[in-house]
Amino acid sequence: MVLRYGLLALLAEGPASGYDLSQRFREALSIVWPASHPQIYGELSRLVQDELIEVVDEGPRGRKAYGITPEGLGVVKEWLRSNEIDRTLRSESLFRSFFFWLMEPDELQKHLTAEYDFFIKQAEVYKQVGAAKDRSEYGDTPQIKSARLTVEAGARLYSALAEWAEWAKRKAKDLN
Amino acid sequence: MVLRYGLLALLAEGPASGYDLSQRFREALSIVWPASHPQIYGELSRLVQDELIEVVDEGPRGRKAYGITPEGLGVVKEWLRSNEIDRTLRSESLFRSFFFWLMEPDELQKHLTAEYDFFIKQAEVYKQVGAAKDRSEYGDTPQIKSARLTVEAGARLYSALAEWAEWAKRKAKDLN
DNA sequence: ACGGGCATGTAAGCGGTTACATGATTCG
DNA sequence: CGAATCATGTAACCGCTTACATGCCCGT
Repeated sequence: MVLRYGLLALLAEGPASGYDLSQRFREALSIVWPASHPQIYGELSRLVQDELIEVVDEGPRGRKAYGITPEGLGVVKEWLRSNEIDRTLRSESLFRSFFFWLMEPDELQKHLTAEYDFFIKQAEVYKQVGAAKDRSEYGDTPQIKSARLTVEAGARLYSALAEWAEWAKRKAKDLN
Repeated sequence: MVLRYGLLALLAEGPASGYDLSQRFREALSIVWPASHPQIYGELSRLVQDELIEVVDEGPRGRKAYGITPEGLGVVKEWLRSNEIDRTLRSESLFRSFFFWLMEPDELQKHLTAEYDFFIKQAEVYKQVGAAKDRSEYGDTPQIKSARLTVEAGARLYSALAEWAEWAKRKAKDLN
């Protein structure tokens, strides 16, 4: 369901093709919600059937641009207004941490170092994107400002995870 | 796949029934990886077929206790050693934040307040569980110490999200 | 006696991934 | 001309959720 509303919300910015939407997911939304292209194309077909979007243009290479309909805009705004939010987080990294006692101490140290490296790198990426947005490199539209908030969450989340990995590395020295 | 290894790892602590495992997921692992009981029962059947676990006891009310086999223990340790980790995080809360520009300013303020309340509450819960574990209320085994690390991650993650929600609330005042 | 929790499962359906498949266009 | 990228889709499969279904045991 989330993907459906995400596509509608992206189309609320203006017309785009399945390919465009796929790219936007990869570039901007993969932090918090990855989506593959077959899933996107499938959902777009369903949205057309339900008349929440429509084909507004056909370009070269069979490119089809979709636009949101007034009903579609209503539906996505309704979704944003509703407060039934599934707040579950899924993280394989943290799931594994529950079972660290099964690992050899040296393997665990290596593992946590790798985790730290990954997290700090991600945090760095989002901090830089955030800084670029603060310098208004992408413009100053409400959409950009919203994206700035999402990026900030990414930066803070991955910073917290990096600090945790460092802390856990110290703690893990006497697990047994 | 992750669930499969999680079940094996839990059974590495000692025999348990499907019901027990379901409870443990709900109590301790739902922070980072929720699992429903039909999924757990299904996976347990497959693990028996693959001879990674076996029924070691049958109690009242059709209760079946499973124990891990040596092969099973090997498989789960191998999983922990491998470093092909899917580090994607999925968060509907943050996904929504990308589309905040579509919301009415007052609705958005209300929404972010609710988000803050949820996150701070969660953070509080994990901080308290962490503190209890530090007072050794559950004992001092390697398993408890591992769980302590996971709980700490939960506390840090939700604290970061709460701080973000507060920050976003201020920022969101001039989105348009 | 009965209500609540223990305990296990099945079935349908959905959301999501991976692999397969095809062809057009642009650029060097 | 050929490689990379644009662009769209299908099919099989898996993981996971929701709803349904059943019955036993324990405490009050």
